[in-house]
Amino acid sequence: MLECTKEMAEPFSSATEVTATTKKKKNKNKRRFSDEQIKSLESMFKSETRLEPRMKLQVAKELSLQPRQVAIWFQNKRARWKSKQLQRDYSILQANHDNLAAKYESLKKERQALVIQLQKLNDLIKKPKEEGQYCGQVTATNCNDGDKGETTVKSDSSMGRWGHSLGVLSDDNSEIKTDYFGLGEEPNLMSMVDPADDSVTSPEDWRSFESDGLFDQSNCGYPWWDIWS
DNA sequence: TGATGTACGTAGGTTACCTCA
DNA sequence: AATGAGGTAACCTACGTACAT
Repeated sequence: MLECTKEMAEPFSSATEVTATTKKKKNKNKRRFSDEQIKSLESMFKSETRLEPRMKLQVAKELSLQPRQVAIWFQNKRARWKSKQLQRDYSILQANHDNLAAKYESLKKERQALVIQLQKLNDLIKKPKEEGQYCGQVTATNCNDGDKGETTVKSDSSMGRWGHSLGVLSDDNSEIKTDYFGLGEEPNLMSMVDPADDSVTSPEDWRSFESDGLFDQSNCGYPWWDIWS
């Protein structure tokens, strides 16, 4: 099967003459295996990372090597392979980490923008009351229509998706409003916002989330901020 | 049946040599 | 020509396993 020429065996023949009892310091004629030998060994390693004793003898014979040389080559090969595998794994983990870090920064900025928008809305809600009216920048369509009582918060362009989400608040939603705004208290959108700490979104807490399902909206079919629509 | 000794294989680390920029 | 870095064959050590006694 494997043809091993004298030329192949020659470069290391002097090395193989070194007996097991010879100290390595005296092994000054160490030679690398030939390309053909390496090729054969690599091929075998690909299919089997460990050699059975019988196979080892056969390979050694075919490649004109000592069985011990074959065994040592496989030992070293396994060690090198494991080392490279660790490097590959590390690279993958590094890439995943960078990806998650980028997502985190993106979400952080998005959250900050939302907090600002909520602050603006909160101010707009408070302002009319202070001025003794409900119609203003935050207009209530039908604000004079107590029966229907459909309160609409008009959104300006800066409101983004919140403008959409805050579209209609009917009086029938008083229960919902109570839940979110507190019993009988005036609406305070900021109460919906977590304290301005990053305890939940800090990297240390990432481990507790499945990143892929972090914002999975498949359950309800619409974004969480659309709870009022 | 459990304890002990021996042989063998492996992983992990190290040494010594070779090659090349 | 000298040299330092990297690759690699060979070795060492510790440990685990199988087997015989």
